[in-house]
Amino acid sequence: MQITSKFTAAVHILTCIEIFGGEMRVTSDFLSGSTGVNAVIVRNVLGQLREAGIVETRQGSGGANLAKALDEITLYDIYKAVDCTDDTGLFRFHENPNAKCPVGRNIHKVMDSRLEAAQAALENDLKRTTLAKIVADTKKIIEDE
Amino acid sequence: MQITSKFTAAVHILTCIEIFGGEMRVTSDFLSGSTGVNAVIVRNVLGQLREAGIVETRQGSGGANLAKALDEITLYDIYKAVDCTDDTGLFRFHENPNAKCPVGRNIHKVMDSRLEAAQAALENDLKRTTLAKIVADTKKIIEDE
DNA sequence: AAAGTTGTAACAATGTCTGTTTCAACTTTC
DNA sequence: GAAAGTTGAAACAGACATTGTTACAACTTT
Repeated sequence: MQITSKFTAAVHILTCIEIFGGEMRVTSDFLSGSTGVNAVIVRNVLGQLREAGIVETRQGSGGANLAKALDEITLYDIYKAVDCTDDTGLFRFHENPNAKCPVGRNIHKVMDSRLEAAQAALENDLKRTTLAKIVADTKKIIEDE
Repeated sequence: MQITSKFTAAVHILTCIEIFGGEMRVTSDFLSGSTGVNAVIVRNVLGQLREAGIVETRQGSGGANLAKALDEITLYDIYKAVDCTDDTGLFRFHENPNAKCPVGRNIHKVMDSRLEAAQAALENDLKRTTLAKIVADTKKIIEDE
């Protein structure tokens, strides 16, 4: 299985908001054009980012802007904002291990902490990168084009 | 999204093969009983583990056994054996970023290496745990019950 | 030859992701 | 105050992946 493309779309969206936000109103329609993602999905993602306190949106007049400093938003924050698997974690467990089997009734005790550690390793790596770096890298590439 | 439960089922299956393999013939039916996973799925998982060189199975007579030493099988090996996302990676990218937009045509350059690093962090953590540890922990818990 | 097992294909049921349509609520502008 | 453009949100459809199920050929042992 794969992690939903809403995550990369969200990073793309936030980068656009920062880069184009100064000179124009960044609407869901504009973001849909840049990302290639349906405008309703864009609004959906913006809604999740708003709930996470990462962006602000304006109903009626339209447009979105960042609600935090660039270096206070990590890829992890974005990942968590659009992630739908909060409760159950990254790994899915087979659901009915047999309690009558010594292995079946203990497999969770043995595996759970290790799965959590692996998930934490992924998440900690995502925490290393801020949106400030993403935007800086993007601007640099654009300048060098 | 979540990682398929075939991974935890595979760990469960391999643990059973090691723990019960000495005293009995470990068939897909037995493994289905312990894991609660359908016997055909068990055979499917065993087939993937066999292709990865982790187990041997016997057609006709039935039963499975490990093909490698316990400490030469890591959770990563098992993960990769049953993983179906080899080609595209753990993260899914939104598919049609707009090449006419400066951000759209460069988002891959900025993000790809970071997504690969995060995936590597997860996988490296899984490499830290061998099946030997899983089996040892399981046996210890069973003894203490 | 009989019984039990694996390997595999085909299909169904379920769930998730993404897109689409639709419309009420809101803000700005005229 | 009306018009135009936008957001927020619900409802539904299509595509795809996962898991379970059925069925059966091939194989091994007794």
